[in-house]
Amino acid sequence: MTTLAQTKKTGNIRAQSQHKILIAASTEFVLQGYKGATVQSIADRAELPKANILYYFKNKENIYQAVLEHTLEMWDEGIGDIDPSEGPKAAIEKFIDAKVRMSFNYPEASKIYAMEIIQGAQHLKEFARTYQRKWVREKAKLFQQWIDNGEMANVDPVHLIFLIWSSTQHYADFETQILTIMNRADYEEDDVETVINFLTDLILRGCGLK
Amino acid sequence: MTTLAQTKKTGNIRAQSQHKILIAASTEFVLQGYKGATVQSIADRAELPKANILYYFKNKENIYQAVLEHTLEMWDEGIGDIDPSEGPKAAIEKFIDAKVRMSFNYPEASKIYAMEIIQGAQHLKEFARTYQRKWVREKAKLFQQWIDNGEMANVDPVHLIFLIWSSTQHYADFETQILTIMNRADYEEDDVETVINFLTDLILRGCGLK
DNA sequence: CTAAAAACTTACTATTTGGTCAACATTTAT
DNA sequence: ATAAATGTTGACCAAATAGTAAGTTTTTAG
Repeated sequence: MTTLAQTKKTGNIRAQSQHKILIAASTEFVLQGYKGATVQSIADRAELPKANILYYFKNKENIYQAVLEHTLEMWDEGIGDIDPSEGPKAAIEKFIDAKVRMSFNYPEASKIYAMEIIQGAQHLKEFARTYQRKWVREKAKLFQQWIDNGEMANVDPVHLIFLIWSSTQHYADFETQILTIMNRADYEEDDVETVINFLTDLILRGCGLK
Repeated sequence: MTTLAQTKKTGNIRAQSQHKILIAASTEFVLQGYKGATVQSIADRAELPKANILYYFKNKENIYQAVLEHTLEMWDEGIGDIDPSEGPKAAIEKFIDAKVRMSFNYPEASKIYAMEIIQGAQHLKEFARTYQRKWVREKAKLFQQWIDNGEMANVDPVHLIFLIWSSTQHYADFETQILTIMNRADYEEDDVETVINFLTDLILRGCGLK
């Protein structure tokens, strides 16, 4: 996360503090929810006085908005794009791979986003919503062409995207439950690969690509 | 929801009030989260004075516990059991069918549960967790036998359960996002069947059962 | 009909919390 | 070096909230 530029260079006290606050706030929002996360608890976690938090962010709502934006940016970068020329098999493989790695590497981002949606996307700005609609529509069209060309089985592309979305995200959002069921304390190195292999295998076969 | 018995028969003012409170509380907890849902907001939604709420439930934590219990009970009834004699195809079909219908008919239950898990299952009692572990282990064993008998493809049974779990639950939890993407205001009658057909088709094929 | 039990309600309190403010400290540019 | 800009902080406040106490009304059982 922390890249070279922001590590020490003078003049970016602001950037450093804001970053520290965002990280702490993310954790608090996941653990306690929007209302349950207090400015004080965020301050404690960031090891800064409360008034300092409110010097950098006008109010709690603004902190949350910043967290949401940060989350969506990361998400967007991480997912990458589907290259129409590569065909359905590679496209699905890459999509699953990227999403599973995101889930395991940034579970908090996934959780914050999930909670926001479950609660009705009350804080999510309109542009973020329409952006997603466009994204899904565009990718679905691509899959539909492959289907029409007989390159894969006739499965509804939109629901296929939902399936990949949900099954991958699940490992982040339901981490607690999954670990309980597996009787483990934490995920381990191999788990990422296991999940990628399992999902890729089953979904490709489900799409008639194996 | 409201069954015959509790509709009027005298002597169950308590049951009726508690039920009304539980329904209102469920909605509030989904919309505002645990901390964000206030006793007053629950009271308003239930159309009862706040003190009356606290007459029936000692405190907010107790209301939430009751909501969680109620949710898990419903869930448990709705899912039904897998009959070992029916084979993998029927088992998966029935499981998907039940879970999708639950998601569409009781999205709130699914949402409350999802939020609880995402936030680390802080309020969920130990017995509920171990119960789930047992459930999954038991079903997984069944699938494993079918695999060993060559009745279905060699897919990890535990991850298969996770996949069905997540992909079905998604239609409840991410309702808001799905509707936005589909550019719709509400789910419609046909949607349940469409989803069941899509998921059953893809997953069965993914398991080498088609 | 009556008395006990259950249900309901009003008024209040202690605590928590988001946010402000004014003073103080440090950093930056000239 | 110095002043302007930026950053830091403790003290404070008004509003919101969970929960209580103590009384009144309604329901139930004999």
